[in-house]
Amino acid sequence: MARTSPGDKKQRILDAAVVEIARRGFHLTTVAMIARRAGVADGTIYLYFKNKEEVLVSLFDRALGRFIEEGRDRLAGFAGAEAKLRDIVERHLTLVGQDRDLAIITQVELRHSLHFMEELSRAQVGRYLEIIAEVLAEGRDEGIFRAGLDPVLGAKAIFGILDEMATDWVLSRRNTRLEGKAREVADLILGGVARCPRPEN
Amino acid sequence: MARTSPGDKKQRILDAAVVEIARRGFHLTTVAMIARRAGVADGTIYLYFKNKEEVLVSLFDRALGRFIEEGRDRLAGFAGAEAKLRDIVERHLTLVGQDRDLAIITQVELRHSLHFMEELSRAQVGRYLEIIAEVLAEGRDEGIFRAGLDPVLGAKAIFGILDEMATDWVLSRRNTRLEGKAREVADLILGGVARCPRPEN
Amino acid sequence: MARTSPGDKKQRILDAAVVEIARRGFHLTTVAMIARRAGVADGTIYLYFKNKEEVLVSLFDRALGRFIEEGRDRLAGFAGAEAKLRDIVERHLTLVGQDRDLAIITQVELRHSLHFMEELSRAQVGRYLEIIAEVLAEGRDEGIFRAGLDPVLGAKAIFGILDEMATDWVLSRRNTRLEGKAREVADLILGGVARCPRPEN
Amino acid sequence: MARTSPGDKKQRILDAAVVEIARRGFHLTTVAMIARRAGVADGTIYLYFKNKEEVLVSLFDRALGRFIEEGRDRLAGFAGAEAKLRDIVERHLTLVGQDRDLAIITQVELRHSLHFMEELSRAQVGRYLEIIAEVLAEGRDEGIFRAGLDPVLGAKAIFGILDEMATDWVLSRRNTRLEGKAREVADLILGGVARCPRPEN
DNA sequence: GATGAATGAGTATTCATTCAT
DNA sequence: CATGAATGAATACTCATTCAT
Repeated sequence: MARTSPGDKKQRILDAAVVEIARRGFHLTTVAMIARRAGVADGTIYLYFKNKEEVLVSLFDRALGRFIEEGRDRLAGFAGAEAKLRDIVERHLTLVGQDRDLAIITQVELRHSLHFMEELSRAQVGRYLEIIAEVLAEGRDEGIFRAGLDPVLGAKAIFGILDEMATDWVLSRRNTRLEGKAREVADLILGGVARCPRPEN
Repeated sequence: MARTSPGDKKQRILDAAVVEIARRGFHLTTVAMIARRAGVADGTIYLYFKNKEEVLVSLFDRALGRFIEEGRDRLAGFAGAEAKLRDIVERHLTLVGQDRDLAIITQVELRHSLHFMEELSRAQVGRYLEIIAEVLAEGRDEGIFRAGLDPVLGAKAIFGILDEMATDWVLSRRNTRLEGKAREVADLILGGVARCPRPEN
Repeated sequence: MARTSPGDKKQRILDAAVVEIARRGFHLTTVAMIARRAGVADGTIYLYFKNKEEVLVSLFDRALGRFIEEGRDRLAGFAGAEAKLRDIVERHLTLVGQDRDLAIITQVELRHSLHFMEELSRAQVGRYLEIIAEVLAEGRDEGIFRAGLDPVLGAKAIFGILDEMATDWVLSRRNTRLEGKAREVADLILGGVARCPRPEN
Repeated sequence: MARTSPGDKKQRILDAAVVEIARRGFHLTTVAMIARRAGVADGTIYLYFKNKEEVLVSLFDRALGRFIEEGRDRLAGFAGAEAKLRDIVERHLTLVGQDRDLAIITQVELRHSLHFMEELSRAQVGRYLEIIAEVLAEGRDEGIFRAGLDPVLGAKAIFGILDEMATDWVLSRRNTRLEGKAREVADLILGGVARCPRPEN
């Protein structure tokens, strides 16, 4: 009778890492703490991860990977760029808002160093930005988004807004539901702050 | 003629810290490295700062403090919320874009830990968000911004966009000028991504 | 055949500490010096001891612990309080006189600070004083010691004499054998300095 | 108008040192702490003392020096070795018992290292032991002390008893008066623990 | 695969002491 | 004499990582 399958053990380590790192931060969390919570020996962690930092990276990859794959499929089901964009906003905020421990890690702990951020940027976030940019381009071509819109710049702006909302929610310890802001945020992204049409001046 | 005044020494330490920390990151930069570049003894740093972390905090305070004070005065000279908002965008991107070393620190190194970010958030960033929110409220009351606009949410969104632009610029090692995007970014903030007026659908 | 058992390693660290600390004193002895002589890594010491100071305490505990346990059994074999007292004197001086390095530690290095001495005093020395006091009470009840003798005060006085003899021997670098004084010291403790019976005056 | 005479300043430093070192121990007391309490600059201490350790030595010298000089004169006034011995006991305990801060220093802080103790031993304590030994020799020659008494050994024993009483008093935080034990201690020194004459056995 | 004892590199910080004023 | 800003040597301790079992 196998008590633990290998995959099980790897998941347990990641699950333990989320809790411990969210609680104390990456630098104050020791490998031994993660190992203890996961119920494995310190050395066992090195059978599944190259080093401590890779545990952190894997945490992010697991979360964002799921999010992106799932998101791509879902988007195909929506007709029209606006609906797609609204879905992106809602899913982003919902996902982050579901797991505060994970949110602490993605919004704070993951942004340790230049080296680290560059790595993340190149990896997953880039794919996410591309998806958003595609939606923007699609909307522009459909004529529902501005003709002069730069999809790449727009994607970064949208990501910046969503990221800031998430960080703000993590830092404020309030119990508001992050996804409650989805509609208003989407409206802002779509319509900007200015009145439309602008008053002639 | 005194070779060094006390203020001089403190500034030299901060200047040295920017360079060293930007180059290697906070954790890989030793106090000895900062001291050597500043031309002081290791112990001297502790005459001016409580510990290594306080050097990092002071770096940020010096930079953002200047920015906010200066900004408030400047804004008073602009008539109309739109002009003010455009000035905020331009100055934010210009400031960040002027000193890549400092930008690395504000966009990356400063975001070390939950504790750290909370501290920053409570302190200076909160004041910055308030200024933006005031401009948004002013514009809404003037009738040039949307009637239903939430100034606080809007301020966070704008900050998120600017912050993401800054981070993106730091991570991309390209030699583009960050402030070159100011106009386009401001347009996006003002008008959103959607065409205006929206096509009836 | 295991090269090192865990107990072995702990003992080796203690043995190394005696030599190094006796040679240079506690403060001038670094953890690295002890580790090197013990043939272990610096960090290994912290697997067995909480900190450097605990190594010193353990040294004392090991030595005095043995002495007290062994002594209690031995005393049971002696008939009469005088014989027991003479045995205490002889064993105390013999033990100290056997290992000059250990003696340096117990007579000098261990007396670092008020905190330290209080701790020692509460711990082992108190038990030793009790044993002596019991012997004095027994002798008093047997009628061979003075009727008015306060066993607790007497025990302290005796300990003071033995401790001073030990310290004096450590400080004088002569090669005299400390236990050679046992008989004379015991006579002094038993009979005091005054002639007996005192000349009427 | 001289606010402070040089001697004044040196005394103030020593007075400050007694308090600070008694409170925290020698190693945890910084030169800056002593300077602050004395109301002088850190560097000023080095005008009067070679280094921090010399402050500690001077403390002891000042105290024991006074004691010995005063004692020698006083002893001349007593007729008979027993009276002299009783006076030594009483004065030793009285002096220690008068100033707990100073007592902490002489009984605990001064016993730092082999080097330190050897220095003290050679210096003042040796003179004190000689005085006691002289009294013992005098008593022996007068016929009131045992004929076989070794004055040097006896002096050490007596010093050991007095020293242990003093240390015990420092470590027990009780408010007993140390000099209250003088008579009983002197009786013990004179008569030992055994009944006199001993019962034939 | 799993363990966990052992390793040893790595560094912030203190504080006695100096010396220019 | 006095100051106190500046110095810089010196070290206990942690913890990621390894590897013999």
